Parts: sequence; C-alpha cells; structure tokens
Amino acid sequence: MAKITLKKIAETLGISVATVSKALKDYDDVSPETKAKVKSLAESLNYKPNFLAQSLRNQESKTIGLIIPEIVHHFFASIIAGVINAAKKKGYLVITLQSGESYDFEKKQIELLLDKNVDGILLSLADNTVDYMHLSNLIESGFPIVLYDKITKSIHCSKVVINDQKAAFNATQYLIDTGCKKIAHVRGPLKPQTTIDRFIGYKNALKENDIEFDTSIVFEAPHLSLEDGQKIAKEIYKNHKDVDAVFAFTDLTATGVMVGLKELNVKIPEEVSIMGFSNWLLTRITSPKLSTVNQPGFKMGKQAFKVLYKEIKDRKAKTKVEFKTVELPTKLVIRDSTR
Amino acid sequence: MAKITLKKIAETLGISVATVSKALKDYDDVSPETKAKVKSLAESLNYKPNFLAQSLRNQESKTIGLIIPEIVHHFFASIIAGVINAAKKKGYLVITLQSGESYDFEKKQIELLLDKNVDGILLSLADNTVDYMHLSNLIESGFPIVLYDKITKSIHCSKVVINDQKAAFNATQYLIDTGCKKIAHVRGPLKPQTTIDRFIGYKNALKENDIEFDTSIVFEAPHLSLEDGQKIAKEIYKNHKDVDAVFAFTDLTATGVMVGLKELNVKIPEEVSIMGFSNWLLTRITSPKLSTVNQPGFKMGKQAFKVLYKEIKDRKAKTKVEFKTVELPTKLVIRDSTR
DNA sequence: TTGAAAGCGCTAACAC
DNA sequence: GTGTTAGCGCTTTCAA
Repeated sequence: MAKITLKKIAETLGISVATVSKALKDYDDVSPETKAKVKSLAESLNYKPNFLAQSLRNQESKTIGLIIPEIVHHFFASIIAGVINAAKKKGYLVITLQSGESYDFEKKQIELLLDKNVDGILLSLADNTVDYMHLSNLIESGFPIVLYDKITKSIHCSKVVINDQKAAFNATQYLIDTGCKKIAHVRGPLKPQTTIDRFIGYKNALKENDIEFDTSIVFEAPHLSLEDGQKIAKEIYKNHKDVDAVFAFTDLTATGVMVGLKELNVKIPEEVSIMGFSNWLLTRITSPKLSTVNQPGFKMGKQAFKVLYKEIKDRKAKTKVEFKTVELPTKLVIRDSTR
Repeated sequence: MAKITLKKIAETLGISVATVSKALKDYDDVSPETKAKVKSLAESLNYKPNFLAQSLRNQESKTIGLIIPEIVHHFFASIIAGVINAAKKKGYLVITLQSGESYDFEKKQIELLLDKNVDGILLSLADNTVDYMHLSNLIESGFPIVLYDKITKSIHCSKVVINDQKAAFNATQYLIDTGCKKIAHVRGPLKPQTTIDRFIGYKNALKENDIEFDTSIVFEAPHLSLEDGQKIAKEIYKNHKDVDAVFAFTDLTATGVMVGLKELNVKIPEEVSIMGFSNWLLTRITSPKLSTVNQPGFKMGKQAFKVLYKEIKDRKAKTKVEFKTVELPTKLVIRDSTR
C-alpha cells in the first residue's frame, strides 16, 4: 500500500495540490463543493498527512523530550506516564531519555533531543549537575524547557515541584504530635535541592516545637538503598538508643531502617516510629505498613507537560513568556509504622 | 542563534550545497581540500544536520515506537530502559506510549506512531486484544514490528519472550524437590499467553513427578493485586488446609497470599512455601523474603530492539527478512519464603 | 475560488 | 571534482 499524498488526491481529482491542502484545513477561500469532494476522497483513501513534511514545513515536530534520571523507579515511572498522558491529549508524542543521574549524559541527551527538533524539553536535573551553562544558553535562545522535581534556583525558567520543605515539615510535625521526642533524620546525597529542602522542613518542625536539633542523629544514606537504611538502623541502635522516631528521605531507606531495627527486636511503632517519603507500592507491603508522604508523580508529569505546552504555544504566538513555578501539594499517608 | 544549514556553509565558502553535503558525508568525489574546508567550518559553526529534512528525504526517522501495557510497573519500566539503552547505541530514539491493556488504545497508539513515521514498532499485546487484523495488515505491508513479552501465536513476526513454561516448570519443580506435596497455583487473567504458559509449566511439573493435578487448588487472581492474593489465602486456609506450597503468577499476588496466610498464623515457609514470579524490588522487602523467578526486563528490552533494528536494516537493504523468536532465560531466585 | 511558485533542509542522479 | 537540478510532502503567499 503506497502512501497517499496530497499530490495523489490532487491528481485523481484533477485539481492542484494547494487547493487540496487548503480544503483539508477548511480554509474559507475554497468552495464548499471542492471541500466536500476533497474530504470525502481523502477519507476513503484513508489519507494521513506526512508528519515529517509538515514538521519540516511548519518548524514544529509535535514531539517533546523527557529526560528522566531513572526510569525503573516508581516515582519517575509515574511521571513518565503523566507526561505521556497529558501530551497525547494535545497531539504531542514524547521521546524519553534517561540521564542516569549523570551530568555528562544529561548534556548529551539534551543535544540528541535538540537534534531531533523536539519542540520542548522536560528535565529533571541529574544529581551531579553542577554548572548550568548548557541550560541557560538554551533558555536564553528561546527554547522551551521546563524543570521538574529536581530543580535548581540558579536557573531562570518554569518549574514544577513538590513543596518538599512543607511536606517534610508536616511529616515531622506528625511525629511530634504523636509524642515522639527524639526524631532522627535520614537524608539523601548532599547535592540535590530535594535533600536540602526535606532536611530544612525537618529542622523547621523541630524548631517550631522547641525541640533541640541534634546533628548526631542526622544520617546520610549515600545510595538511598535498603541497605543504607539497615546500616543506619544498627548505628541508631548502638549509639542513639533514645531515638524514638526516624524520618527518612525516601521509602526504600525508611524500610531499610525498619527492617534493620526489627532485626534488633525493636518494636515498630511502639518504640520507634518510622516515616518514609514517596508512597511507593512497597509501603503497603512492609510489615508494619509504612507511613509516608504521598508524592504525586503522575500529576507532576501532567502538570509539567501543561506548563511546557503553554510555553511552546506562547513562544509560537510571540506572546511574552512568563516563567512560573508550580508547587504540587503532598499528603501524609498514615499507616502502621507510626504511633 | 539562527540554525546553521548546509546552505549557509555553502554560501560562506562560495561553493554549492551539494558539495557541502557530500563533503560532510565523505563522498570520494570531493577533493580533500574542499572536504577539509567544509568540515572545519561546519565544526566551528557547530553545524547539526536537520533531522526532519534528512528523515523526509531518506524516508526514515531513526525513531521507533514502543507500546507498553503499563509504564508504572517494575518489569515494564525495566523493558523501557532496556529499549532506550539499546536504541541509543544505534542512533535511534524511542517514543513510548501506553496501551493500558486496552485493545482500542493499542490500535490507536499504533496509528499515532505510524503517523509519526516511526521506522518500527515494539509491541506487547494488550490483555484484551482478540483480533489481529490491524497487526497482520501492517506486517504484510512490510512494516517492521516486533512483539515482546505478551505475544500471540496467531501472528507471524519476530518475537522476544521469556520461556514462561520452562520458568514455571522449574519453579514448581523446585517446590517439589524441597518436599512440597500439594502445590496450589494462582494464575492471572485467562487471556494472555503468559498466563497459559505458566499454568502449563506448573501442570507439566506435577505430571512429571506423578503428582495429581487438582483443579480446585488453581485460583484466578483477576487483577493480579495484593488484595487478590489475600483473598485467595483465606480461601486456601478455609478449604484447602492440605496445601503446602503456592506458586503464584506474579510477585505482588504471591506477597498477597503470604501476607494473608501470615495473618492467619500460618508459618511461612515451614507450613506453606510461597513462590512468586518476576523478581521485583518488593521481593527483598517482604518478610520472609520472597523466592521468585527472575524476569530479565532490561535484557528483554535490549533484545527486542536489536531484533527490530535488524529487521529495519534488512528491509532497507531489501534482504529477505526472517522472523525469529528469541527466548530469554530466566533464573530461580531462592530466598526465604520457600523451604 | 483556484493554482503556480517558492521553500522548509537535505540528498542523489546526472551533467559539466 | 563540482554544480545543477529535481524532489521528499507539505504550506502559504501571491497572482490569476
């Protein structure tokens, strides 16, 4: 089955390609009769415009790029789903690429996407991205780009984030409200803003409640793994017996702490409350079930696309583009690992 | 920064566009000097060919489509990662779309991708896909398409699968070898081939070991959810006290069975061994840790792309395309939920 | 109301 | 060795 083109339609109808094109787009300088003829033929031949040709001509590919740190990860996978979902509604397709938390990859992926003439890019910064020249240049040149989740204040563009500070504050406050007095915190690797923000939220909650901040019970989980959590559990058990709650940067690590403490016969939540972050699937499977903060990945993906879409439209229309930062609300999900 | 085109280079150098194009492609009918000039200018101007124009001209987009049943799913996410990884190595980008296990979506997504001139499609059948006309037409027309994971025998094209029968056989055999006599099976929804194959593997293992097949201890988990498993656990506890092992279609359901039985004070694995399937993250978090069958998602994604890539190349070269089915090996992962 | 012509950026057959 | 030309399929002036 050879491809149906405008030309073919034009030829069989004995009219010009231009008229066919216009007829199909409902231009009002084409007679109703011609329109009808063209449309019905196009329909019956199952004509599909050639996207490539359209893109080349219109300078837009109706495709966006999505750079994600790790695909195999519940939260990020949700984001992908959200982006694809929102994009489809506007006739956009999405090319997904993985940065693997590496600055070099991140740069390369952006290049790849630009080479492919995507109309915009959705980006979550790799953890070790330190300079932002590659981005600020792009943005300055007028290319639509929206940062999501892992962002940086050093870059001036639209962003979609979770209010990590507030979320962490609420989580910590909940622990305090349920009678915990000595709350440890397991933080992630130093660099990303999320690590910093959740840490600040935690500290602020302590301060607000006149609880002394004790730096010796703030632990770093370098890989945010289960094993990291288990190690930290031992450390807590050994040197910080008075800890009665742990607020961890992410569910997996929280689970690690929980598993570790359970192995040492610490009762959860009677002796120690555990609070995670993200609300992954696994939180419903641990025993006891993990209390956590719901991080709306799917919504974030949708929202990020919407913001990007608006920017793409605005730029096309030469409207002034206003950068904005959208903050998505989180919700505490209280299960059985907290008192 | 206006885009650099061949034309611009040609103009500044005072030569023709054609020569520039050829020089950059190292055609040997261009003088070394010209080549050098062109290349160095292109380099310094940071010239990037326009993909759209190239695609339009060459009738290939260097993009493939990937239709995945569910993105937010450990196994499928691994596949996405594998595909993207392999594709990148060959200069291909991938557009991911989700079928949500719906036949109608599946059809629509394929259309979308074809409209976008992708060079090939990787597809895992939606569970409720029943007729295959949309596919067989495509394949007949010579479009490269490779089925992965959920396939059907009714379609003649290349496929990448796990040997589900063998995997299930081995899993069941292991249960038998460790002394289990009455092994229940929790199967998935009826339609997909995977459900059937794992069931057959289970049955074959029983037969091979002269264990009577008892249809009353084969349960169906309609949603393959944790809850399904929990319900089945109750049923087993109530009406089939002699069951001493459960082989479930997937880890989540296996976990459900395990959680359900534990709530009824059944000892795992002493009284009942539990075997899952897939080796998701959660298997390392349950207590006891779940024994399971490793399903190599990343590898499957890589392999699927490779097969598709070969087909794309072969078709371009007008070589005869030979359909093949690649079977990926699985591995038993024995943890603590089995004796 | 219609169509010829130009052009998006690139490639390739062919002529010089 | 280099350039001319034509064309991939589409859109959009502008002239008829």
